[in-house]
Amino acid sequence: MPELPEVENIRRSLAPHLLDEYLTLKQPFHPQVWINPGDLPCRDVKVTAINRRGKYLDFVLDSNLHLVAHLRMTGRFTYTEDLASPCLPHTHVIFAVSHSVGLPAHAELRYSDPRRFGRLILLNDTELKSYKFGYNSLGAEPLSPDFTPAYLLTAAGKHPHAKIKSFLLDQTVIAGLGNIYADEILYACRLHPCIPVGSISEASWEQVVNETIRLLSLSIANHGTTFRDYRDGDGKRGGFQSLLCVYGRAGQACPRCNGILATTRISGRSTVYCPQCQAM
DNA sequence: AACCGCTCCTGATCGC
DNA sequence: TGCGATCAGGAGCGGT
Repeated sequence: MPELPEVENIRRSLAPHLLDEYLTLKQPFHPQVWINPGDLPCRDVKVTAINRRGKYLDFVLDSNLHLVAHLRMTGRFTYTEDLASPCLPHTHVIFAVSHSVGLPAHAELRYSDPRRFGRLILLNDTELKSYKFGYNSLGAEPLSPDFTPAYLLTAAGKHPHAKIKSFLLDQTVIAGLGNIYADEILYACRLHPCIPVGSISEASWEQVVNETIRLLSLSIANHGTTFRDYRDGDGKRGGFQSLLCVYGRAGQACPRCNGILATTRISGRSTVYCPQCQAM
């Protein structure tokens, strides 16, 4: 399940292969996964940049186009120069990659997604700003200067009764956290996942900021977390899963106090925490 | 207005 | 061994 560190690693693995190369959308593609609101062409368009915002990837193309991708749970980009290699099961979109307009493809960029929760959307500059989807209501980027204790304190004031776990997962507050990192951040900060954010002090928010930056940076450096499906654009697994303290470890011993890690459900997500270290 | 919970979807895992 | 039930969850949306 790609969250910010995994999406960042996908971006970094694809960029050297795709920058200044040309993409052509090949049939077949899956209409549920591929959304093309403006009926725009996608043929021999040059990739000028690959950016990340939260969990979204933005392939910036010439002709004022953006291919915006969200991988949700099981979406995966695979870059391959072996055109004869078999596609992964559930491959829904394929792009031919060539060095120039009219040249034959030397590679393919493939999108596979067993659960089909992910979406690829092709938008022009104007549409990108007005299209109604999560990309346009994202909150602070956690590895940017906007992400400060004061920002979180102000945001918490707008939803004081929200549980901190739900708050961390709210993409309009912080862009890019998912279930794994939310649990790890709360554990690192010794905060119970059900604490209402209105009762959290600025000093605690400072700790949340510091631990979020520390954990995300560490995970990016370790090529992300491969819990089930995640791979980068070259098919490589992450290494951060061996550094997880609580996610996926319900019933096991707490690495800090040796108590038993508990599990609960908060806004539909399984949540693991240490009842001793993270008291209310 | 601020939440809650349902929906999408398949593969892995579990209990009988 | 086989088969049905359960669980995993990001974002969007309808309901309260």
